[in-house]
Amino acid sequence: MRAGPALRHGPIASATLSRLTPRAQEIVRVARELLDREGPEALSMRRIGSLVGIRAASLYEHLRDKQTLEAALISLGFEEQADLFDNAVAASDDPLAALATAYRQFAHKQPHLYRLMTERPLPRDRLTPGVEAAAAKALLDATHGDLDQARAFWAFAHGMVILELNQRFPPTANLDPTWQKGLTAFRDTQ
Amino acid sequence: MRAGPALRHGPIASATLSRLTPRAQEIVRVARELLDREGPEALSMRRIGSLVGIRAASLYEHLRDKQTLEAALISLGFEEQADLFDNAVAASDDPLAALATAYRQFAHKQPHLYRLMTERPLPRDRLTPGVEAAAAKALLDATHGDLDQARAFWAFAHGMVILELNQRFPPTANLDPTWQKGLTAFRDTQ
DNA sequence: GTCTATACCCGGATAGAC
DNA sequence: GTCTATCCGGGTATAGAC
Repeated sequence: MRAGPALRHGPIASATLSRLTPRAQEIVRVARELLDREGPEALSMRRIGSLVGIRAASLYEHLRDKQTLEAALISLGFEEQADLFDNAVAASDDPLAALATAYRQFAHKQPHLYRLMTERPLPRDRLTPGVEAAAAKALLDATHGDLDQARAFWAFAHGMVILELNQRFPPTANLDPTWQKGLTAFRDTQ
Repeated sequence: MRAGPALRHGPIASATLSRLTPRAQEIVRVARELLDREGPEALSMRRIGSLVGIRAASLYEHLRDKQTLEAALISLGFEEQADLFDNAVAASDDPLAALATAYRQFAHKQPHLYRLMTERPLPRDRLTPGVEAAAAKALLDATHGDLDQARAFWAFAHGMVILELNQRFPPTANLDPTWQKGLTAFRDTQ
């Protein structure tokens, strides 16, 4: 049972944000908006600075470097996933199906953040401790601790999401039955 | 039954290469070596030019632009996949397992090319006609024409490969049983 | 804490001489 | 077919003044 964020109103308490100074929090917030709107390629220190209202050079007073900023965005993503996935499972009696839906939703609502989180090796050293594991917990529970089952299902879900984001399926393809196929496959061999 | 390339010795006849002038073929060959060695980020016209022995500006005499060059590399990748997958299926009585192994091998042997082929939307307009479909044929046959089954299995395979390339599994993880899980899951619901 | 100035990289692509 | 020269753009990050 998770306490806190999901039950509160207003801004979500974030372990990641709470480790930053107010000014750094603002910068991360602005960077997140830019990321969501224009994608990872647009995330430059100059662009962020201009949106915050200061020069790029001044950003370094608040954040060590760009990697630190990206790590914060990724950590926030994991925190959001953890909440989303935990809540999805809690509200369903078919955990794997609920997770598939929640995973898909996260990626579709924030495709650029999803890319940032998955396209490159994770900067694990700079993440907020524990966020990666927290996001993975619901799936691990759903497979009753079967690591191979969890990884295989994750691979399927990530493959579906990223191939769709990369427009590798025909634009007209209805992917609902494809998700069903995968879901059935993995549920039956559980 | 495929004729030609798989049965011949020496250089493989390539529809993609045969559409280029000899000089352009050489440039593409050099670009491919650079890609394999250093990855897509290293693929700049200046680097390619210096390896060919001419200035970057002179490359434009032989290839319209960089996109054209990348499309050629991607087309070559599809051609290689088609041969690899067709041969794998032909030599096995478990087509899905054979395809999984071949897919994994392709990605591991040429990770940078694999990334180039999957990380962005395909420049379908500029590909050699038919190569994408040719690479997909073996899988479609293996699922007896079931599109959803083929797509779901592809998503699983791509997810496994790309999550591994992106170091998203623990470095110590043995992924063989994970592939087995997925394989079993999809074979049983065939 | 913010600025200007700057150092250092990198990229794709074109014009026009030879 | 290749060259030089150049145009345009981009980027991260630091030094030192205010």
